[in-house]
Amino acid sequence: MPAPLLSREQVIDRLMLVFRRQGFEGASLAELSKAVGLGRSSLYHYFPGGKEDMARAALERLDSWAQEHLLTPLRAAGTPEARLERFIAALDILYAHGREACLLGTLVHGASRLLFQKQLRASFETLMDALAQLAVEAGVETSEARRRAEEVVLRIQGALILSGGLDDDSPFKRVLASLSDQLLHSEV
Amino acid sequence: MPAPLLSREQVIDRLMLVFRRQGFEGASLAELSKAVGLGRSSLYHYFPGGKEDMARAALERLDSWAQEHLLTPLRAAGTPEARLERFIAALDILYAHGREACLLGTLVHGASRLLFQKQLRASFETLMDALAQLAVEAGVETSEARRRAEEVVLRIQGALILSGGLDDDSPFKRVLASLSDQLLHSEV
DNA sequence: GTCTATAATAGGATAGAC
DNA sequence: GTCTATCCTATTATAGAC
Repeated sequence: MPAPLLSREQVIDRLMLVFRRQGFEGASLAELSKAVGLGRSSLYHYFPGGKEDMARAALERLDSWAQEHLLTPLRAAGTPEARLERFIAALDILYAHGREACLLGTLVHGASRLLFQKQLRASFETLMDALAQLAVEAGVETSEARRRAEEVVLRIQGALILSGGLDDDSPFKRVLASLSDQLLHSEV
Repeated sequence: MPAPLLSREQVIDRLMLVFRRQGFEGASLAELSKAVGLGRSSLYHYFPGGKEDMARAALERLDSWAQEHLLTPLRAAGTPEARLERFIAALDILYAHGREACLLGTLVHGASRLLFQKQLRASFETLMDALAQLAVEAGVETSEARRRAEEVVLRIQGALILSGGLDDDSPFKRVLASLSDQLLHSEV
């Protein structure tokens, strides 16, 4: 990482944004390099494995971001409703109110899917587990909680696609607004 | 089109499958050419505008497939439940039981999004309109019908992403199984 | 740790023979 | 209508100077 300029995390954040917008195949080293503000060769210094290394780092970074801003709030103290609200607020920031794609959602296509299948599955599973656990704590029966957690994750992913396709944030907004009832009180 | 070998529609079907799997940027002319069984130059004979032309043709082909297998059944005679069942059965085929991506969902990423924004929006809107209309006929109030139609479309897209990420068809299967109640009777 | 230079390859697209 | 040959650019990746 450029000693004073950007931390490694900041570098990866910028790489991640390019991958989210362009996908794995669509993200060229030229773009990645430009986004970071470093020459191509410098990027290879930090990511000897090239693009695949960079995308892998982005996935790990997303996991750690999710750990801090999504999973920890979900498991913190407070009512299930309050904890879920913090989770939803973090989602709204992560996805820029529905205007930025999900890294998982873009890497699931093309060659990157096989390349990162394990990580993709793990990230989705971890998220669903935490959501299901919250629902259980709110009094929802275990298998029903799991079903609802799956629905939450899938509706978020679908909302991002639809909002992107329509060029309209409102589906994403509506999904976020209904998540709490859906997971905890079940009315969609 | 190769006079005896493949019809233009068959050619476009094969191109579409490559775009669905690889995305716009990920689909190389070499792959597209191989999938069709024609040389690169022959492809340019049918699609002078190159890859963009091919993807545009795929989008049009999807629209016409949807018109025949999704929208027509939705508007046909019969109970709303029966019409929706035919729609769902067609979805299951289109997406190969959750194993193949949606062309709209893959073109929504990267440079292709701007390229095809108008078509993407139109395809999503047409589909939602038809679903909402069906719900209205089943006695659902207009604005509620629209809301449910949006949910149906977004849950399908999300299910494809999640099933892809988990490498597990069951989320897609569960979403299809719940569509009818969700749109017509509202219990998700 | 960053850069310039460069290699080697793949990608998109075209010309022209058959 | 299909093919071979070709062009040009972009792309990934590396070598080596500073």
